[in-house]
Amino acid sequence: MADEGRPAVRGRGAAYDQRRDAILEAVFTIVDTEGAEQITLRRVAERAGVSVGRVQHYFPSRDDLVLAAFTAITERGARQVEDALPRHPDGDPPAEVVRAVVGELIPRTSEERRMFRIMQAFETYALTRPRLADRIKQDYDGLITLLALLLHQHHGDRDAADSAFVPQARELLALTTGLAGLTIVGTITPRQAHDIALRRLDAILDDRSRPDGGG
Amino acid sequence: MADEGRPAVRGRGAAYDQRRDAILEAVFTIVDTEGAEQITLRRVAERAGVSVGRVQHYFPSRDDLVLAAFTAITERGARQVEDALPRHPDGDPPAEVVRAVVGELIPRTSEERRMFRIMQAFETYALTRPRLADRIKQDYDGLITLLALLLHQHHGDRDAADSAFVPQARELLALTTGLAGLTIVGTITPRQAHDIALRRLDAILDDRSRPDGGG
DNA sequence: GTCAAATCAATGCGTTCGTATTGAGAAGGA
DNA sequence: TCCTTCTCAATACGAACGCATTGATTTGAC
Repeated sequence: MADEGRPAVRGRGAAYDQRRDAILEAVFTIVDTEGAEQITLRRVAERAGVSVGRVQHYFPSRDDLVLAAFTAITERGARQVEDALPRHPDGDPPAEVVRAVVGELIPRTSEERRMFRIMQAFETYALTRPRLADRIKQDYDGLITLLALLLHQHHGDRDAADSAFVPQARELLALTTGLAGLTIVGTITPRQAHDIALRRLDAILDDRSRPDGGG
Repeated sequence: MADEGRPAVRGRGAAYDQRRDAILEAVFTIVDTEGAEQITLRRVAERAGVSVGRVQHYFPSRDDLVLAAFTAITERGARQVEDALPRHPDGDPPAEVVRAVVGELIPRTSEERRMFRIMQAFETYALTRPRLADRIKQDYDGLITLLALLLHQHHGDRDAADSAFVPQARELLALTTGLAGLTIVGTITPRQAHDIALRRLDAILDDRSRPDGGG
């Protein structure tokens, strides 16, 4: 139900994606301002300024709507990270790439903070849905793999396996997600979070000692 | 509505707290297995094996019920941390105390992981309720202050102000909460999280250089 | 122009929600 | 014993919910 795609052949298609996205954007606003439990067809329709019938047309059931919103927000987050990667491999030094990636994992603008709040809401929502929880887990696993690979490339260590850098990648990911969470709560500012993350990252990048597996 | 206390004078009082707690425990189970949006009087009553009337008697409105559950789970978390502190100040070396505190911030047993999932659900719930969000923020602020104080005591640095250790305390808190989150998702095991946190903590404890304010 | 497909507003149905009300039993000080 | 208070089960009510249905309108291939 995730790769249904659009009608493609006969569909009017013109404003299809645009109208669909507008509905999803209304869902995001509701989640951010009223909480995920307020996602109802009537409220979404009202917020989007459309009829309930239209919402039903684009999303046959409420579950479809929530699932589409979940997919959209996670894909948007993934795209954010991918855009931080250089288009040509070996184009930029790995240290700069990993700095960019870590920087993307911390919300800076108010729009990014809004996105993180919505993602946190859906992540919590996924806790009681094994299928969705699996997707979240795979996203995090992918991030760890990416970070470990970049750290490996930076150290230019041909002997060590990629996996040798996984513990440090795990620490980096935990630190950044934790910092992002504290930023959302308001305990620290985005700038403080960014400084802490990059300071720690630079220490890891400078560390000449071979990493050892931690558990 | 948080410090109402019990009737105290005339109430039968005997099984009052016990019955009240049983209802809250049912709320926790529902939040953990079905999500916070499934907190309804009928479902809570069914899960607790009592009548809807009894739930209404102990919690006049649904908001009262949710707020009481929120308060109960956060207080339980706070007690968990306090129990890690030595009863007599200056009794244990600060390094051991901070190790114990950090250890408590990472879920190890399945019961602790259950508690963290519930706390995450309520934390997300609080995102759209300023009053509750404030409580969460103050809890985190208190943890940072505690960690900074312990780090200060460990270094025995009379010159530096407590605030000089705040950035490291912030990093520690972000790291542990991030690790806890990754543990809940299943990306890392509790043991891996524990190892990463204590390894980083020990590095901070061993660091002889004066900490400098980071933002 | 024709016509099937797409679009979507309007409305009704059955369910579930939170809450208010009522009344019956149990408890315990007077 | 009496009588107030606590306890709480039962139930009714209006609102809001997800969803199915219907029909009017628009679109785009032919």
